[in-house]
Amino acid sequence: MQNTDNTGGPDNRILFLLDKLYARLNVSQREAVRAVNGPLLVLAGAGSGKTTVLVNRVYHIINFGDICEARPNFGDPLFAREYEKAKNGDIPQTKEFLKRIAVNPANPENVLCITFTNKAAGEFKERLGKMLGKDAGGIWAGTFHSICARILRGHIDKIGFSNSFTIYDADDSKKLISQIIKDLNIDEKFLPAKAAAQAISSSKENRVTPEEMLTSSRDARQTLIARIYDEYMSRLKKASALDFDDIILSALVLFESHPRLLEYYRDKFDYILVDEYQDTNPSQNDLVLMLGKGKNNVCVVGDDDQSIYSFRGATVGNILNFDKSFPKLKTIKLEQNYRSTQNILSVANALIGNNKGRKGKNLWTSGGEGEKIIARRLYTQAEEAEFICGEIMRLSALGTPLGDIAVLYRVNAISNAIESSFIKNRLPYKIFGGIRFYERKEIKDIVAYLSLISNPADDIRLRRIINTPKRQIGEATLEEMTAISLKNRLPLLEVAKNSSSYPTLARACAKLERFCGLIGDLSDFARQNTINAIINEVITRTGYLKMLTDAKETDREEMVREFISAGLIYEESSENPTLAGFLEEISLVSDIDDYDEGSQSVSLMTVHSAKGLEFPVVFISAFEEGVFPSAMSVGEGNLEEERRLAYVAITRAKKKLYLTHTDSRTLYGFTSPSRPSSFLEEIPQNLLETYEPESPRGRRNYTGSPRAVYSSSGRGGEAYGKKGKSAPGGGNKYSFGGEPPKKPGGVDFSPGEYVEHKYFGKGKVVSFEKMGQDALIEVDFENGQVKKLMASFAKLEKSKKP
DNA sequence: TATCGTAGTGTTTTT
DNA sequence: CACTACGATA
Repeated sequence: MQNTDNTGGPDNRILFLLDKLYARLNVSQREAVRAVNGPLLVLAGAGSGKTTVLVNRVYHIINFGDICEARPNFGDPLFAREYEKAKNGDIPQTKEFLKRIAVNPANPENVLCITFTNKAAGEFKERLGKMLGKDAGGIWAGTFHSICARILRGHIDKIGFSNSFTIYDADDSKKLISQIIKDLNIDEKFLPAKAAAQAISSSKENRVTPEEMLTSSRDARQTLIARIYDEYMSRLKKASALDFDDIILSALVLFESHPRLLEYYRDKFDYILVDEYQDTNPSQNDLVLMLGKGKNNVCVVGDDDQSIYSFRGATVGNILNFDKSFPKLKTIKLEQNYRSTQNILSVANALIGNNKGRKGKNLWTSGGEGEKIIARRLYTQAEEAEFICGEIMRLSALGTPLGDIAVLYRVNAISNAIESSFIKNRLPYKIFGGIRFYERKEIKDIVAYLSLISNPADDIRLRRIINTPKRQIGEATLEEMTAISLKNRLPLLEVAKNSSSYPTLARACAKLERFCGLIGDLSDFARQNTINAIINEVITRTGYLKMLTDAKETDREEMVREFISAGLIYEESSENPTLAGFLEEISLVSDIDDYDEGSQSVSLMTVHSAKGLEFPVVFISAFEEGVFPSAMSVGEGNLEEERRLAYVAITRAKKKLYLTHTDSRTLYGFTSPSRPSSFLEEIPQNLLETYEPESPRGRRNYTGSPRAVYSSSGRGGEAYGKKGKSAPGGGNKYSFGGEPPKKPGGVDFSPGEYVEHKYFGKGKVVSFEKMGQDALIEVDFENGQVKKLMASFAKLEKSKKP
């Protein structure tokens, strides 16, 4: 016998040391860390510590390589002695010993880690940094888009784009498509730009070319879309612009047309790791296969039960059929959960068990059962919101930090009702989602100037800002310029530059030349100044800041200042800051306002945005048929995805979970009766604590009109949440507190009076209109906002003239 | 050309 | 309800 068995499995002594090193991981996690050789699929349930696995795996790859294949000579007495020392020694000693017998440990720059979000990439890099020190810096870690962009920056000229290409976001590409529809004389009513954009994006996600789309087209509309798609691609190329889908597609095209380049990257990346694989679309899957097929050391991590982005082209098939691409695929399930109570997990397991297309997992925890899940029915959404706030105040009083609590909903529209209760109760909250920083008009405008400076062929950005601020360059002029640009195959900026030579532009000539002069000056300026200086120059020279100041757009001004500091941060954090680099970063980084764990406020967000997060206390609101599951998805036969979404929502909760639903729901201005989500019936009733409103429905007046909550203005917090108050006209239906009676007499104002509001400050009453028991009051606040408020809600205090 | 008023239209959205 | 996108006016 040799010193090891010859079955090809790892040596037991090495395993012993690895177990010691990874003592904090469970058996499956350890297996997933050390199985570095060959393709691996890790099915990681929610809260199963998959990031820990990924980080440790990279650590393992870089330090020990494929150490499980090591066959060191334990027969050598000297070596055996060292092994004994490591076996009985401390962790650093163990590590040193293992490093000595490592098998082909990888260089950091030969490891590729792909995530979906910048946030995940950032977290990943941070944890790698802690574990690996300086080695972490060399690793290629980033999102699909940033990795591809990095490759494309060096090589996209090989397929006819400039290496300093521009990235278009969804808004830009929709504008371009809209322009094409106009230019092709298509009626937007027949084919809205949005629909075309959607169809084109979906084709790109599935790697369908315009030609393929045209040949497979079955109706006039489809043919039209194919033509638009074709034209769209050629215009993007002319502008040297890529949309989000193109960033992936172009990498594929590049590799397919340049096999030696592909070979280079295949050779470079010894190990590939991909997180959240259930969210990949076919293009991204192809990219992983393309790069991974050389060495086959591909590890993909994901959870088929958490696939919730099919509407964006993601397909669970990529994870379910991964073994078709890699027949020797090894699969490891991580089912032990370190996040939630067993009750929460059982609810999640029961629900997701009703889905058919899945690999099948059963989450469990070694922690306790925990509390039951609270299912609460309420009559109206106002009461639902009050219930949620009441519970939050109760928990808060018992010591739960507000930052530990989240309210989740299926659609953003639900947040309104909940938000108003938070305001009313003066509970600090933060709404996530909605308009993101880089999608704000003013930010996009400044970015458009910067883009045009760095890429003069960017017609879409030129269109955006040529008349912002107003330069008397109107629709007619732009139309004429477009015609010339199409005829002579020139970018719009070139047309503007030569406007004197086109008779049709004679009238606008001076204005156009002035605009070109401005862009030219800014380009010159940009060549020899810092990002910060460039941004400042842009906002002053273009008159943009003045425009905001003159219009008293203080909010927007503030956003522009925020943008200036974003530029500064980029400059300070980047080793080689360039304008193009800054523009790329802001195209690929969607939000600067991320979820902050230390925040002392309740988080309100959609279930989609909550993915990857966890909270000790979670409320899932509007758990109603038609909302969750959404009526649209049910109609399209996507019930399984809705169920996965509910599964994601439930598994966010660590300790306490509430499911609330109402009898009536107002959405998009229409109020309709609602019934509990069918998902509620799929949950074992013994895990639920169900609360019904105590008083029968007819006894109360559910007009939905807001009721007074504070009888006196001023100090907050005392009026709601105290026990024992009866609701008007009925018994106390909450076990958590009722509504105090209102005093209509306390809210009486007349126009011209000065008032003070807790949040908005001082202001002057513009109008006052009685509405039943309440009144609608319009106030012009000193901060420039004019607000219409329900007098009883507003908690206004009379004030002296400022 | 700019602005104002109204008709239309609404999931989810890591990049 | 709330927001945008477009068409009629000044």
